[in-house]
Amino acid sequence: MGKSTCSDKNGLKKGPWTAEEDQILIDYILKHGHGRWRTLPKNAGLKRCGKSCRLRWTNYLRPDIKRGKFSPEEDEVIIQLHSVLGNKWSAIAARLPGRTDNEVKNYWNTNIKKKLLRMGIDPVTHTPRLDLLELSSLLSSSLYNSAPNPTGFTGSIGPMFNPNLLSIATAFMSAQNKNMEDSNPECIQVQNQQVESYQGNQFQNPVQICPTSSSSSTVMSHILQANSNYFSANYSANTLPNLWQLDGNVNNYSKSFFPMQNYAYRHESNQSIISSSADQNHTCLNENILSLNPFGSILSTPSSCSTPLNSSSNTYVNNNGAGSAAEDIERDSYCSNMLMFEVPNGRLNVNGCL
DNA sequence: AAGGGTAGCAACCGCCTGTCA
DNA sequence: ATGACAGGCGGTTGCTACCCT
Repeated sequence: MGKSTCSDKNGLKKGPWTAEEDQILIDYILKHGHGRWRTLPKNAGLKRCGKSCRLRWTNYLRPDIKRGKFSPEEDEVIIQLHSVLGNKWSAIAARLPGRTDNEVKNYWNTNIKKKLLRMGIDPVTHTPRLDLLELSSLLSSSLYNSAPNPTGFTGSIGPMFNPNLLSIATAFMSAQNKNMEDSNPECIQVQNQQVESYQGNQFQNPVQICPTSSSSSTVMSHILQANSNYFSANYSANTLPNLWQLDGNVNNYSKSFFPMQNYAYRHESNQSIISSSADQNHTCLNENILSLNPFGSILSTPSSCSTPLNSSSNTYVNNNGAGSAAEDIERDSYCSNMLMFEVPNGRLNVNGCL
């Protein structure tokens, strides 16, 4: 509307407020009340624009501002409200006495968002990370697409796969990512990694992925074979597992798979469960994937994952109980752009072979 | 000890909406 | 109906303290 902004005002101070300016503003507002922000700085003798004064007051100087760390209870409220309201920070802050929208927003961006990502939850949709889940789905669908998927790829229950497959896929993705960084498309370099073959009732006889010369297709072959063994050893058509259930152990988040429609997750510190309904509009991705060539830029990037986490890229394949849950979560947390890859040596057939 | 990287957060920016003359 | 203004909102920027090598 052509309205003048703070930036238009020459001669007005910007940047951090001094204690002196704060005091002037406080004194003025206590005496005259707030409002009429445009004329306030002039009347108060401040070389600031009204907007800056208002923000300083509402976000910092207001006497009812609560300072200090957010409590676990506040965390929960924020997460829960965000799942319903989205980025309506003022609405969320209104439910948190003493907290400002700016503070809630900052806290979300710097803490909760990262925490959810580490837990494998999309912080925008509050659903499981589609990138990782769908990679796993893809892997398993490549394995079993010779027979109809009893649950349907787009159904409420996910495809059948080895509980470790997600981790394996993540490791593969990481290796692939590293490979790309090394500008060597033909050779995947997986350092110190193992894919355990599944035989009988347990993982055993680790299969060493060739650290320097193995092609990505070879890695995929190991992964898919491990999954195939696992599946055939554990499940028949009548005993299909429901992988979309939370097993109740907070340490198993990275190994469990959440229902896409309703799910629960726990606050890291106090174990209380927060439930939420998933956003329905994210199932569309599955339909797109089904029509695409496996592994060919199929993993659309969720809007929520615009930047990669600073993962250590210290990948792993199967820890099978070893290592901490935090490590699991950390290693499972990759952004979808890291999951875009190609299989350079061909495409998977029904058996997962190349 | 120094320098580079990173996280946290205050402050800014531009856009939008509501109100009023 | 229209335009100006006030205030609110969400996204982004930039500073600073802290951490790591």
